[in-house]
Amino acid sequence: MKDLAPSTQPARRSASAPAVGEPHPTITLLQTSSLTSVVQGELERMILSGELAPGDRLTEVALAARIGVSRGPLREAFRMLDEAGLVRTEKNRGVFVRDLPVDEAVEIFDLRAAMDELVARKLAEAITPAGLKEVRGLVEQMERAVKAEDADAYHLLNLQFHDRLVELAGNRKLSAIYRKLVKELSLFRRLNLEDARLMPISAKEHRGIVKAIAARNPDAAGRAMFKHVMQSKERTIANNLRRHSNGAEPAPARAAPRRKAIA
Amino acid sequence: MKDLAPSTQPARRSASAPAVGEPHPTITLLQTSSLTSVVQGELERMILSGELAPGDRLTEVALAARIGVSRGPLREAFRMLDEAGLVRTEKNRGVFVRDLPVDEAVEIFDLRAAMDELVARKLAEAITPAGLKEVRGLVEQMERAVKAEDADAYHLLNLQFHDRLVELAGNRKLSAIYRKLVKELSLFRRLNLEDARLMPISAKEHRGIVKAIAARNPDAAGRAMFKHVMQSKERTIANNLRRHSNGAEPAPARAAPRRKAIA
DNA sequence: TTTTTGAAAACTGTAGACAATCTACAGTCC
DNA sequence: GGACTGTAGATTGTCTACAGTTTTCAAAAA
Repeated sequence: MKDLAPSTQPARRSASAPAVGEPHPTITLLQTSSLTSVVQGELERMILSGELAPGDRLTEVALAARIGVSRGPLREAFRMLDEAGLVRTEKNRGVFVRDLPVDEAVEIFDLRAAMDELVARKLAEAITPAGLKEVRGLVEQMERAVKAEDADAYHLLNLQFHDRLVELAGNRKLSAIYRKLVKELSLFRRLNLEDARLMPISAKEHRGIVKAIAARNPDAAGRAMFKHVMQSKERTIANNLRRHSNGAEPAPARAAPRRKAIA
Repeated sequence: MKDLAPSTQPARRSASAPAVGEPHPTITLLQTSSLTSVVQGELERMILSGELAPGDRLTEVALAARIGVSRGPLREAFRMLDEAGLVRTEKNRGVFVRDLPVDEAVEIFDLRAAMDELVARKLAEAITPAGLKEVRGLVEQMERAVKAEDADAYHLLNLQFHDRLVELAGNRKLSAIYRKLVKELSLFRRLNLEDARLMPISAKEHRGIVKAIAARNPDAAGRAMFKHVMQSKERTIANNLRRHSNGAEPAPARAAPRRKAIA
């Protein structure tokens, strides 16, 4: 039990004096990361990978043992994830992986649309040739994924494409919030598998966005981006409704009514 | 020491059976709020009120004693505030009230502008007569504050005005993030006192925004709002630079350079 | 059979203790 | 005098223990 040490590289180095200004990697690791932060990252990974599914209850002792820490750091990590919206805490009952309701997913898409519009506008005004080249590369990769009908690869590239665009816009606060929103969106259960038939449409929209950015046309780029995200929303929700009406899931077993009827 | 019990009402009630469906207020309080959440709120209040100033170090034992809890809940509250961006944690050194640098304040203003534009657009499409009336009331109050040259009242009303607009837009996620951003912005030291001479300009912009919303013109409302926030940004930054160049503050005593030069 | 009740088990909330690390300051060597 | 080293105090990081609450489950009653 307790298979700790998440593959911390042995960090072999030349035996001579450690290069000045470049401290030993293990040192910096110990200086920066506390158990809490590691646990926080690990839990986030587990949740985003689906290892911990929405609705799952996270019992402290069990999880603590599984990760190899005591309850203290785990609880601190819980508070961070709660603030980030990835888990939900019920007093005296425990912590649960959050299950994003449809209406909230819609709200996040709307928000993303506004942010992405801002991003596209900014990029149309200020993207560098290097950035443009990089983004075009991603678009081409996505088009190859479409041809290969590789939905998984497309999904990842899609995330990377949008993330990179946001980052290139150069507003760190925006990037941070955007990433949080994307993480939260991944809690939307039915999101994961997109319909492969819709991939070419999405890919075409991406090309249009990049084209408008390259043309240095902020209005067109903003509009294209906004429309793209909104249509992406429609596609996702439609997907959701279709699956849901298929009755694949009996009922997500929503938390029991908290308070008993008194009389 | 340890003057605990933050005035929890003795909660006298009719000795007869507690009214059904209306549980005892103290009961629900105990059921929902843990020490951690209370501490989190209290710290937030202290920070936003300036009782704890940017750069201040938050020592665990001292603060814990001051609030009347042990270190555990306090540390958990720290993690939440850290995730929310109100404090900054340095491993093995402690927790500090965050000092928002100018560039980040600018980034937040830019973000707010985009969000507020979305808000204005939505409201122009969907605001209710009641909502419109309420907002107009706030504008009028602000105009009275301008006439009275009451900068404090204006500041509060301004916050309330924007907060209410965002809320009326009906996107809870947007509201939540918006509030977080506003809180974070209040860490920008020089923000607090606005120049009274600029108040009438700001007030006039508010009226223009509401007018465009009332006219059901999303484009105009969005543009007016975006412009307003951006000009508010300019005013704030200019204010900052002026004060700063006046040398009112010798130097914010930014945290010491963490790592010593090795050679 | 269904409902109720009561006690035990499991779990969370909080506090306190110990270990690791950092900071400050005095003493020593050049 | 200046730089370095070593020790003491303070503070954070982590763990363990205990108290309070919720949940479970079986036995008794309707």
